[in-house]
Amino acid sequence: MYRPLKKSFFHQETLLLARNLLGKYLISKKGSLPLVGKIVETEAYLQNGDPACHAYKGKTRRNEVMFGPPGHLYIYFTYGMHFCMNLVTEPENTAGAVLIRAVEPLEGVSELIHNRLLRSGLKKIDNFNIANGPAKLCQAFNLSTMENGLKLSPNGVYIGYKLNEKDIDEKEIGISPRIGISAGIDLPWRFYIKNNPFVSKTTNQ
DNA sequence: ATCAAGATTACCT
DNA sequence: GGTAATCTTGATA
Repeated sequence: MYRPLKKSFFHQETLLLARNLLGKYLISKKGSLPLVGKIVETEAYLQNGDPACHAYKGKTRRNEVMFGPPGHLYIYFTYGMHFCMNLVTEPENTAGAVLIRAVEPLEGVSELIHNRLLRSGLKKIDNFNIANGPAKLCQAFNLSTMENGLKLSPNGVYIGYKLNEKDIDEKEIGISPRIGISAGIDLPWRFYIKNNPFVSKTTNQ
């Protein structure tokens, strides 16, 4: 049903990949049943010329995965309590990543809700509050630094597409500055599906 | 050794 | 609209 995207898909230029990931599917087969969400919001981060990128000042223990080959997960811990998931881009020794900010829950929804309830302490989670933010997404899909550096795999976590499904039309894509950063706020490197109720913020739509 | 910042979220008025 | 929670990381001494 969801075919894994080939390795070459992740060799696209980072900004293009961030845009082309919209409408593709985040799939995790780590648990007993598959968890699937449609990617509706992404952000691009680049080593060169981007002060918001973790790799802007060079390689460190934390960001070294970004300097590795594309098609791996870069997951980091932040604010003392949250994780964010990226896909590594750019050839080896050059750092780049696409942050997955939001997905539309499609399969394994009750499990996704269960995971969110467990980790957020909330009493109730509606469908629009499952994965409409990078840290919420990691809670729902049970992703943490345990998976940092993990290679995408059809048996674990991967990005898929549906056969015969058309790419998102250019007109349906919104572009804006990235959210939650204090440097590089002028760069319009956030991409989202317009009018999709599962994006993290409803502004700029 | 110390310290400020952080690709966020939930809760408050 | 504002801010507490919570702790790893990277920078500076």
